[in-house]
Amino acid sequence: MSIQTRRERERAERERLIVTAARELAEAEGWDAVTTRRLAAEIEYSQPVLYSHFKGKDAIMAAVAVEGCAELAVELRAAREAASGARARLAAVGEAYTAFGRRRPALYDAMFTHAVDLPFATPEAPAPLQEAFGELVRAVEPIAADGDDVPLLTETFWASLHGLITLLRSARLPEADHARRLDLLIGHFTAGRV
Amino acid sequence: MSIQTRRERERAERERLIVTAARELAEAEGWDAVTTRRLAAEIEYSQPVLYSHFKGKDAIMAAVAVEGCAELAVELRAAREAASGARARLAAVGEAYTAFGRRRPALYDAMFTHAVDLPFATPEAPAPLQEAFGELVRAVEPIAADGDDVPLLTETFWASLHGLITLLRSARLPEADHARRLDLLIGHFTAGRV
DNA sequence: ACAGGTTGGCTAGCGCTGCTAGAATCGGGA
DNA sequence: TCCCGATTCTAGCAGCGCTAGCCAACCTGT
Repeated sequence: MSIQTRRERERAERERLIVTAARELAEAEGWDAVTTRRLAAEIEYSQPVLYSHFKGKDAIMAAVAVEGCAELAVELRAAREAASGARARLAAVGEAYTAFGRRRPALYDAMFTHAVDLPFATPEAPAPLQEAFGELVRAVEPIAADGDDVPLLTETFWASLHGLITLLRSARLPEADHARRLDLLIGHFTAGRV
Repeated sequence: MSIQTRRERERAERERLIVTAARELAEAEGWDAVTTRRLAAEIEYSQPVLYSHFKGKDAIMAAVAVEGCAELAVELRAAREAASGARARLAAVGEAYTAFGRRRPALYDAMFTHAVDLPFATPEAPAPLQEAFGELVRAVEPIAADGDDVPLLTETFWASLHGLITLLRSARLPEADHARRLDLLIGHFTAGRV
């Protein structure tokens, strides 16, 4: 029993090591630099070890994505709690969301851009994903009109933020006016509210 | 002179052949299936021929993207002209845009998702890109408030549509409620207008 | 303390990718 | 007809994700 648990603990630690190394490498040099060989070297094990923990590279990215969602949720919550008033809160959360996407582009891509087989909009979605979405819901709920489907409205708001970030980051939207675009978006979503 | 022009014409035709083959292959089997070997086989030339026309695979994708923008512009224009009233037109254009993204996912990715070094938000952007954006501008302009920066508002609206499509297509938003989300978006962008 | 068996990591390699150097071949001009 | 230049092909490089099969280290039971 003790030996078994020690082994399981060591395995779990190494799994954390893999995810952390993948994330740090991706944030430092982009996902293109995260090859299985490079990652194996980083954790000082051979390549096949990765495959005893994860089904493949995509699964490693998915694990990084889940970690990222947990952090995003924390940052969104902090932003919401720091502001007061329905509109200011939505603006703060929108700001925090886009700031996250720009500050941690590799992490953001793993979470929301890269094709991944994480269950998203279902009850089976990993808890951190639901928490992050829940933070958005809490920010959107106060500005919903009577009869609005709040989750659906949140999804729409989220998609708008996501579009702003991805187009901005791929240089399809000029960097300069990001804040003004975000303002316009918040304005239209909070039209007629405090 | 005659020989020279014939050669240039043949070269141009082959370049069209490459772009068309790349596009068809991508639409049929996705961009992962578009390898330089496969593409070379498709056009019945050897691999290096591709590199005498384009700098690399990304440049081929960029050429496909430009072609896609021209088509998108046509479809947006048709949608706008078929509808009447500011709000209905914006809705029709939004509908057409998202329908395009869902009907031609590979094309859409080349245009707006894949990292590409096409100049976008500058005067040097290829004409088809500017036309497609121009169509969006024409749809947004009537619902702009006094003092609104119309191009900026268009960019914001575009980003929202883009976010809806990408999250939908990556299964991060459930397929079912797409139309309702689009409705919500149009509603918020046209609040208080006809 | 030692043999047996199992667990687990490593070496080596497969088939693929984008891309390119240099050989070979084809076509037009003297 | 011969030659020269442009053009196309063959062959190969380095690197990718992933895996089969060998080998060693470790725990277990005597």
